[in-house]
Amino acid sequence: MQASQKTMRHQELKALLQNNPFCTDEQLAEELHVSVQTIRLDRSVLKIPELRVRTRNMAEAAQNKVRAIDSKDIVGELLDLELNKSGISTLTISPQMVLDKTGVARGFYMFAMANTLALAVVDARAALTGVGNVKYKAPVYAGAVLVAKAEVVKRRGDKFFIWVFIKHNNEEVFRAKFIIVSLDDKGEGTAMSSSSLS
Amino acid sequence: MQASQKTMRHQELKALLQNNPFCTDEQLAEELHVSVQTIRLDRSVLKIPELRVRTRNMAEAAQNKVRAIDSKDIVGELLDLELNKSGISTLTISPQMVLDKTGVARGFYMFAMANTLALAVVDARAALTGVGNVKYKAPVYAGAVLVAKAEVVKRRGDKFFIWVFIKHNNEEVFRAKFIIVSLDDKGEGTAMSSSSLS
DNA sequence: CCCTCCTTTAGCACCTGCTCATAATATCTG
DNA sequence: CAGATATTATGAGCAGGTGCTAAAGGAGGG
Repeated sequence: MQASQKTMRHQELKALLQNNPFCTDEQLAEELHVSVQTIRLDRSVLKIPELRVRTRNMAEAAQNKVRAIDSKDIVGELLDLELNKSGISTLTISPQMVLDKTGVARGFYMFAMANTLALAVVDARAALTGVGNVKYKAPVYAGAVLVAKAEVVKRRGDKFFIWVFIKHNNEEVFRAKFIIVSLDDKGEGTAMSSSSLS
Repeated sequence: MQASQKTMRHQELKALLQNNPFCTDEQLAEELHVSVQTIRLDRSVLKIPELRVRTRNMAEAAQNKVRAIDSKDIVGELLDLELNKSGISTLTISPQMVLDKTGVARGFYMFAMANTLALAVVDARAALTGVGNVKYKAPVYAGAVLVAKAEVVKRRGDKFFIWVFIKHNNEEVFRAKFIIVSLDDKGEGTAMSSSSLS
């Protein structure tokens, strides 16, 4: 019975740390009604590192994750850019970007990639997407390296009509048409015209 | 010149910590060719906390951020769902979701919110977005609590025609039309019909 | 009943990466 | 040169540990 008490405590210990990783041995000891030394012993057999190391691991892991998900990466890397004309970017589909069920990349990553590229192409201090029209042509799986090409097909005043094509292995997997509204040096008032914006 | 040397060191210090936050005072001192005490002094005037606190802050922030950015939350929280009929979800725009220049939420968050809701509405083990058509009607700023309503307006075989409206304070800020293709229990072969998918 | 094995505690020295306070130098500047 | 500013040194103390040794405390077997 002694052994099982120990194993139970081990389970509890792991559970406690799961939903509050920032727990000192002292707090854990109090929570589990044992001495600090016992906690240290338990941690060592369970190979649970000390608080500082745990914290640090989390912070490091997070740094990578945050970078990986940070909007700049959701969105791909700019390879080439001719302002007001065209642009090219790439994006590698990571395992986090796919749907569990199908293994297919979530559609909005392609949308985000295309949209961001379109916005980058517009030479303005600020620009907003008016309307968009997208078509998914083929599913994309983790590991795929996507290449997006954007082209300004028309321009009328502060409105840019931009087409974006995303290819994977030279196969078109996505296409989008955007109308981007440039806010360059216009009044910054909150008054938005009735035209569609954002 | 003394003062500017100090300010320069402060800039360097901040820069160093930016791309390697896990730096002890000792390492920093060596890097900047000053004593540890100077580093401590600099940190204190710059209000930079000590390594352990920095690490801990990162880990804590990360815990939240990872949840906030996790694909399930990019996308909002499901409030109501009638399979194959309609659904409602909310999403609060966080400061990370906005463009620095304008303070306006990046458009693809709304797209992602709408798209995910549309996919959730389809009662299928797996579904893919075929085509979409979106319109941004008003800019959205950080802190906004968005509410999305999705409705299936038509169904033809495995294709669902879904409209999604996103409102903020009862004002429509975004609308989208999707054609979602359900893959329910169909062959899982890689052969995709010529119709548009993803 | 004692002996033995396992578990739990305890105590002590040491470590890192600091804080806080105090004091001694450098260095420059008017 | 005096005075201010900037830098460095010194020492005490703290948190949250590691590592090691040692003492209790059962609980069961013989």
